[in-house]
Amino acid sequence: MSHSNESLLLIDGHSLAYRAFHALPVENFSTSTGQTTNAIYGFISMLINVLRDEAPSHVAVAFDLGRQTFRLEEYADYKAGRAKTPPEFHPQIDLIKDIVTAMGIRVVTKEGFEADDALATMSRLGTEAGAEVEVMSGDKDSFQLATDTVTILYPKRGVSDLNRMTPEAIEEKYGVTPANYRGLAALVGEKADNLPGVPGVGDKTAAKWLTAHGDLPGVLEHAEEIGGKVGEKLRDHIAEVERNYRLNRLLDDVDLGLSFDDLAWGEGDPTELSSLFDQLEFQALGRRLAAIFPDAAESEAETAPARETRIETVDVDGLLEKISAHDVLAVDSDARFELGHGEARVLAVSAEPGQAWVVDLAEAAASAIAALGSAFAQRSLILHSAKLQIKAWDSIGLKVRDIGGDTALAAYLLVPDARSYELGQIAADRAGIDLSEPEADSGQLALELDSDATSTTHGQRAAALLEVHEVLAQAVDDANMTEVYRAIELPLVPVLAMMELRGIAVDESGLSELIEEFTKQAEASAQEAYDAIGHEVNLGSPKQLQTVLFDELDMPKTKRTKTGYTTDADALAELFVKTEHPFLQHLQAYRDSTKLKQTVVGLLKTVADDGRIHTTYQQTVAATGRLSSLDPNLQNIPVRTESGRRIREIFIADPEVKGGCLLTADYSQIEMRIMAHLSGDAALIQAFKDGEDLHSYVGSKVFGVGIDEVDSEMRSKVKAMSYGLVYGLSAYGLSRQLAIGVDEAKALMEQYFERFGAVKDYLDEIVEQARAKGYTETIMGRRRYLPALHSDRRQLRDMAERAALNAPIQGSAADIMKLAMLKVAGRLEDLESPMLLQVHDEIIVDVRPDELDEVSAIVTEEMGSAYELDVPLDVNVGTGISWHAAAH
DNA sequence: GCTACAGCCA
DNA sequence: ACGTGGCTGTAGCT
Repeated sequence: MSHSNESLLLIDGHSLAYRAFHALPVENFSTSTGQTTNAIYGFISMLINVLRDEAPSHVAVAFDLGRQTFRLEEYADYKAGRAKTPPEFHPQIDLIKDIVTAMGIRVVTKEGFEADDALATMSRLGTEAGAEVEVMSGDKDSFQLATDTVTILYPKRGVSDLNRMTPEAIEEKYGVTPANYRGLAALVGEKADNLPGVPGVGDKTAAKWLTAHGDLPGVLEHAEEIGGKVGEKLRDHIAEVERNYRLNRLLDDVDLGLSFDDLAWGEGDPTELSSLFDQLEFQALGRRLAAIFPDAAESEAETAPARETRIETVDVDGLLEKISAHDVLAVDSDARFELGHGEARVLAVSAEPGQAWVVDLAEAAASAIAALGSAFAQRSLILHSAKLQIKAWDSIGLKVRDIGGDTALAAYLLVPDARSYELGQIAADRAGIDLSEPEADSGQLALELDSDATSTTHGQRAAALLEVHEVLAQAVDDANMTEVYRAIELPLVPVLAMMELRGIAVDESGLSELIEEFTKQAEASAQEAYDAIGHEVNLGSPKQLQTVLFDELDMPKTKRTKTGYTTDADALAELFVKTEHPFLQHLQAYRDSTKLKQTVVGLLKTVADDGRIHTTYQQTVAATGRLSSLDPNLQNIPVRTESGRRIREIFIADPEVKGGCLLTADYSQIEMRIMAHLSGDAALIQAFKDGEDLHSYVGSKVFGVGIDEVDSEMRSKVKAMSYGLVYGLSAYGLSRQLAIGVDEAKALMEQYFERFGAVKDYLDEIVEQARAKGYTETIMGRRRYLPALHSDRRQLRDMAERAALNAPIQGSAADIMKLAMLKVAGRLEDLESPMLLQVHDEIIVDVRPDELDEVSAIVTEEMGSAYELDVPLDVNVGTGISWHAAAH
C-alpha cells in the first residue's frame, strides 16, 4: 500500500501546552466557573493553526505519562531542580486530551517513556509508510529526528510562530547534521533536564569538534588531542557527556501498539467538541475551528458568516487596468526592511471589500513598477503599517510619498497602550473579520487562485483593509482625533520613512577605535576590582555581586529587589560613602566602560553597506504619543559624561558632501512651558515671557530671595522639583533624589505650590478629569485611556495617577514636535538638506554647505511656531561636523 | 525564549 | 510603595 500523498503531523503535547501556559497570562484566561484555560487556549489555537497550514492526513499528539521514565532510572537527578509546575497546569492537560480526541486526533502516551520517544517511534512509522512527517515540539532533542522527509516545527517565541527546522536549517544554525545534534547537545549540556555538559563548551565549540572527528564517539576517542583549557575540561567531563549521550537519544522502537494507519485523522465527535468549547467559553476559537472542521461549531455559524474573498493573480499591466476606475485602494505586501535594504515580492491590491488582485513584483519590469508608482500617486492608499511598506517598496523602485490611511496608526490612536496592532487582531476586534480563517470554497470562487499561501494571505489582508479602516476612521472621528490622525500621524509616515531610508553617516573606524578603548578600560577596571577582593567574579551578574558585597564583605543591605538586594549605581555610591571599599569604585568604573562598549558594539553591528545607520522609528509604541527608536535606538546615545559624548563624535555629516555639517535644533524646557501653558500659572508664564533662567526664577520665588541670590544648591533643588512634578513626584521621591529629609522635601513642595498655585490646581484637575472621563487629552486631542484610575489596588491606582499627570504634558510635547517636523520637512523639500533624526525634543538635519543659513532659519522658525502657546517656544540651534560638535 | 536587573536617553 | 515614557545587553532560568 502506498502512502506517497500522505503526511503525518506529530505533536509533543506536554511541551507545547507548557509553553502556552507560560506565554499567556493566567489571569486573562479563566471561565466564569473559575477553570483556568490559558494552556488549553494556547495549545488548541496553535493546533488549529498548524492543522490549517499543514493539512495533514495523519495526526497524533503525544503526552508524557508520569515522571518515572527509564531515564530517571538511570540518572536519579534527571530533570531535578525544575521549578514545581503550578497547580493550574495539570488539570488543563486532561481537557486538552479530551478536545484533541474529540477532534478525531489520536492521543498517545506510554508508561515509562517520554512524549519524545513516542514521537520518534511514530516518526519512524510515518517514514516507513512513505509519508511526509512533521514533528512539532518545543524540545530541541527532537532535532535529531530531522531528515529529508521529516521536518521539525519548533516554536520561535511564545506559541504563535514556528521555525521549520529541516536538516539544512539545523546545520545552518548549529553547524552539525541532525544525526550529530545529539552529540552536540551531550557536549553542551541541557539545563532544563539537569544534564550539565562540558563547562565552557557552547554550540560553536561542540560543532567544531564533531565536524573534526565525525561524531561524538570520534570526539571522545580523540579527546586527548584537543588542546587548551576546553580540551582539559572535556577530559574531566567525559563521564557526564557519555551519560548525556545515552539519555538524550530518542527511542524510535517503543511498543505503542499502533500502526501508521491508526494515526489517520478521523472524524471525531463534533457534538462533544462543541460542548467542550461551550464549557470552556471559547468563542473565537470555535469559529476558527469551524473553518477546518465545519461540523464542530454549527451554533456559531450565524455569528461568523463565512467570508468570501475573490483573489485574482494578475501582472502589473492587468492591475493598472483593474484599478483605473478606483480612487481608493487598499494595499498590502510581504514588505521586509533590514539594515537599510528592503524587499517586497507579493503585492495585493483591493478596491472593494472581499476582493483583491495580487501581483508578483519580482516578475515586473522597472518601467511597470514606475507606472504603478504613478498610478498609486493619484489615488488614496489604505495600508497597515504603511511606513514599512513604503520603505520596502522604495528599495524596489516603487515610490509612494503619501498615504490615505493606516489601520495600525488609527488603532494606536484609539488604544495607545495596546500590546500590539496586528491586522488580524484589529480586523477581528473591530470588524468581526477573521483573517486567520482560510477561504471556504475559495477554489471555486477564485478565477485564478495562486497556490502560494503568501499571495492568499496578503490578498485577504488587502481585501479586509478597506472595511477595517472604515470602522477605525469612524471611531477616530467619534473620539475627536481626526485632526491628530489626518494632520499629524498620517503625513508623518512618509517623513519618517524618508529619514529612515536616508540614515545617518557614521565613522566606522572611529567606532572600532572606541570599542578598543572602552574594552581596555573595562579590562583594567575589572582587574582592579578583582584585586580589591582577592578573586575573580562575574561583574555582570547582580547575583554574584550580592554574594561579594553582602556575604563576603558584609556591607549593609541596600534596597530590596524581587530577587535580593540592589547593586545599582545609586546603591553602590551609598555603600562607598559608608565603607570606602575600593571594589565599589572599580565595579562602577567597569560598569561605565562596559556599558559604553556595548553601546558602540551595538551601533557597529547596525551599520549598513552604505556606511550609515538606519534606525526605525516606532509610531505606535509610546502610550503618550512620542516616537520611539529601535534597531538601533538612536534616542539613547550617551551625552551626560565626557566619554559618553565621544560616541556622538562618530555620527557625522554626509562624507560625500564637501563642507557639509550636521545641525541640531532642540526645544528648551518644552515640558515646563507646556505645564505653564496648560496650568495658566501667571508667575510661570511671566518667567518664560521674560526669558528668565527658569530654575533661578523659580528658586527666587520658592526661597523668597532675589534672583541673583539663588545659589547653585537652591537652583538644583528647584530644578529637580520642577522636572519631578511633570512625572508625579512624591515628597518621599524628592527627598531620596536630593538626599534630604522627607520633611524638608515636603516643605519645599509646599513652598513651591504656594508660589505656583495654578500648577497644583492643574495637576489635581488632570487626575480628577481623567477619572471622570476615563482618559487624558493633549493639546491636539490625543487621548490616553487610564481605567486603572478606578482600580481598587492602590499601587496600580497610584501608577495610573502619575501616568495621568504626565501624559498630557509629554504627549503635548510630542504633538508639537511632530507638527514641527511636518513643517520643517515641507520646507526642506525644495532643498538638498535632509532631516535625519528626532530625539523627542531635538531634530538633526544634514546640511549642505550653501544651505546652512536657510536651513537654520527654517528650523528655528518652524519649530518656534509649530503651535502657539501662552509662552514662547525657544529653539536652540547648533552646527558641527559631528553630532557632538553640533551640540550647543 | 522568558524575566530580572542594570543603565542609557528625553 | 514611593517620578513618566522608551530600548538594549547580560545573566540565569525554563
